[in-house]
Amino acid sequence: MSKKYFKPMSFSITEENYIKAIFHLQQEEGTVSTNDLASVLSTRAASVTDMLKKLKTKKLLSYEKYKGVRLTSEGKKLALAIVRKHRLWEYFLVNKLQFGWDEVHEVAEELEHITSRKLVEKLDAFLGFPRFDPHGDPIPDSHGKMLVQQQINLIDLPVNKTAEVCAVGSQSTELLELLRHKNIGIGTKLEIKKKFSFDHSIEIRVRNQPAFTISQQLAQALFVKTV
Amino acid sequence: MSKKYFKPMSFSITEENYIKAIFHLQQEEGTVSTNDLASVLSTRAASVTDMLKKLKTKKLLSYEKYKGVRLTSEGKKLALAIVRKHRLWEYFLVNKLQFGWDEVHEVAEELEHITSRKLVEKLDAFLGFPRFDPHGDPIPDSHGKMLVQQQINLIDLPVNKTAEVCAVGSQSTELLELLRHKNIGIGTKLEIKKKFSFDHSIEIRVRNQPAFTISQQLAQALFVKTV
DNA sequence: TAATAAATTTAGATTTGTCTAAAAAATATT
DNA sequence: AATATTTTTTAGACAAATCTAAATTTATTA
Ligand SMILES: [Mn+2]
Ligand SMILES: [Mn+2]
Ligand SMILES: [Mn+2]
Ligand SMILES: [Mn+2]
Repeated sequence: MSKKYFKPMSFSITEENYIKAIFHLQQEEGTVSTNDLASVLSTRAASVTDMLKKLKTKKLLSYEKYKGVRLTSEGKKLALAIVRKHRLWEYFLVNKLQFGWDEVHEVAEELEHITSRKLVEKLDAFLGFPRFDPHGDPIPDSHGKMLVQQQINLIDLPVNKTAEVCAVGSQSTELLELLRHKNIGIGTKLEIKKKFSFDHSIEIRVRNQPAFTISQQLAQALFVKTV
Repeated sequence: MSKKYFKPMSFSITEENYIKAIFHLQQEEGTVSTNDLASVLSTRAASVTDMLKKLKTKKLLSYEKYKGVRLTSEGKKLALAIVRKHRLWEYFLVNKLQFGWDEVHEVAEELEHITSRKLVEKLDAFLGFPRFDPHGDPIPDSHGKMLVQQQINLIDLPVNKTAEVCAVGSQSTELLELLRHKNIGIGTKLEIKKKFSFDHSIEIRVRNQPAFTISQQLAQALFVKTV
């Protein structure tokens, strides 16, 4: 009886970047548009159309002209494998190599395409099987499963309820620079002392330090879990 | 007064692989032939010619039709940076992730193309600034300098003189498999008990274990330094 | 519903890296 | 020196990924 051998299909870095981008976009809207993809990948709609046709023949996504695109389960599997690598490497860079959490994204963007399966598993073990990356995003395990943290937007946290920052809503240098300056990071415990309805700014207190005010925009970029 | 900004030219993975291959080949013969390059890069002579023309315009090498090729100092600098990354990653894989020394070459072949300067320097520090990779090859420092170990071929070691294995002459799986079976690695201390002129095999003794014989081919693939 | 605007796809080029087959140059052999 | 062999280069083509400009489809608005 002969076992069937699946040739472990491999994909170009470009193809992987498309798959990952579709994966992230379809978290929000179920189906992803050509223009949105072109925008996040910094390319042109025409190029996206070409690539979608190709990825369709590789059975990574379902696509009909003018109807947008969704990943197949094969495509999701690939996306999760890339996300897993991306976040494991970010964890490595911050926790082993002492990178700042705002410096790791670009590097991980390259490292996520290293193909060795064994490398990923050994790296995971070396890091102690972390479940969240330095930005608070969950790291898929080797089967593609990831924990969903029940997190709420800081703006929705009730006054005087202690909570812990567990994720950020963006990874822009600008946001991370601001957080560094205010000394807020993943794991920071805080509570809201007052909400101002005029500009929706909020006054928060971290540990036993004096309270200070943060803007609506900043509060919306922070996710917390109550503790 | 305006400082001159050098755009940090960047090169494709293919270009980097060419530069590294030329670097290694020109260690032996001063100038490198089109055919030799085609052979080590598993490509065709015609492709090599095309690439040499391109790399010449990028000033990484000097090349005249039919005359072979040499790296410029720019080219050497790039080659050393790639070799540095390759060997640092190999060290990481073996000493931090518990890879076998015969499993790391392929993975390092990919990792050596990750571009972040900061990553290399932080990795180097994390590893404790190692000077030799798991195969005994020297790791260039951040300025491209590397230690030259005064090493001799095992076949030339005098009888009864204790020496330490410090490098292997090839990284073929076959060789590394044999070494693993015989329990010989970088750092193994041994001495020659007898040389047989019939087939140039030699009898060696490792530590206090019983002596055993190794072939001429194996002896020639091992480099030692006397201790 | 008809006209207009926006999103998407096609057509046709371009760049990079590769290939085969044929021509040209350098070496080796008689 | 003439011939044969090997090495290297050129010529022409191809696949991947991209682009601009034009055509087409879908969505919006009057
Ligand atoms: Mn990427
Ligand atoms: Mn992250
Ligand atoms: Mn390589
Ligand atoms: Mn090595």
